[in-house]
Amino acid sequence: MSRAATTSDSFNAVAEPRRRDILDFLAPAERPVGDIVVALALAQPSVSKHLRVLLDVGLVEVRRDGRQAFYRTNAEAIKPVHEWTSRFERYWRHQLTRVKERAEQQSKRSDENAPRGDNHDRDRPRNR
Amino acid sequence: MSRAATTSDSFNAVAEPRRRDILDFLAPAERPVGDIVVALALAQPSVSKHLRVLLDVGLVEVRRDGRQAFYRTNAEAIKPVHEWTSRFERYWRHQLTRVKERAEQQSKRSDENAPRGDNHDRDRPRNR
DNA sequence: TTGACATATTCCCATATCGACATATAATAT
DNA sequence: ATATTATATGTCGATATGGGAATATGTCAA
Repeated sequence: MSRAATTSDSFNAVAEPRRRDILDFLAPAERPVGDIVVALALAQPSVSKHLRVLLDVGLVEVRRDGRQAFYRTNAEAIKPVHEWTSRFERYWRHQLTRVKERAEQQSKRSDENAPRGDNHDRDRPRNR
Repeated sequence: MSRAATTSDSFNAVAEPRRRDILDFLAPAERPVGDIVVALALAQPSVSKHLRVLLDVGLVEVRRDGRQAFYRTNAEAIKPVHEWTSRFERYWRHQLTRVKERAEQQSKRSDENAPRGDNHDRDRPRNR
């Protein structure tokens, strides 16, 4: 074993930009594959493969009619992702107010050397 | 070229379960790497690498103090994901009510074929 | 049947990615 | 200086992935 799970969950399926595009496109109403190909300017096999992944994870559903396959987004399957991100809502609110406070303080004092608590240095010791 | 972008955006970074665990763990307060290793029972190099990815995408921030590196979640960077999923909120609400309606109708009628998942009515006749 | 059309699958290739292990770097203690 | 601690980076092996091209499957029409 060398690699973890994979495209077998919504998080991974949604990590692919084209797949998000497809989900966006299919959200308002079901569409045949050909429409996706045209609308997103993708190769047909590519679309079929993405749809396959989305279908396996339950992010889309199909209805077959003759030679056409109508796909549509199953929004329910996006909920887990939404819910996970929601846990952080309170934090980005806190962070916003903190940033605001700092900005205000900075406009009064023209000082630096932040003593503690908020000291981000995005460093990266590049090679040797 | 064979593969698309990659771990260069929040969506991909967050697709990895361990990285979500790390973000959960670091959300309430900053922590040194060692704490993550212990708390999540992961190999230290593994944690460092995940943190590297998260740092590159801006999902975490570091504060260095002596030989320790204190990481914390930057919730702001999760917002894009949250916002993307939010677009579907209205749809899963609709779907819920629709599912409800169908359930009610089913108790009266007796439905028929459903190829893979479910049946949909919400479309308009496609060209033919 | 043959043929056109719509979609799905297979194969190949180049690259990404994760885990494990080893090793490097940096800071501090002795 | 040497050892120890805390983190970071590099390498390797196994596998996953997406795109392109070719081909397969399925459906309808003449």
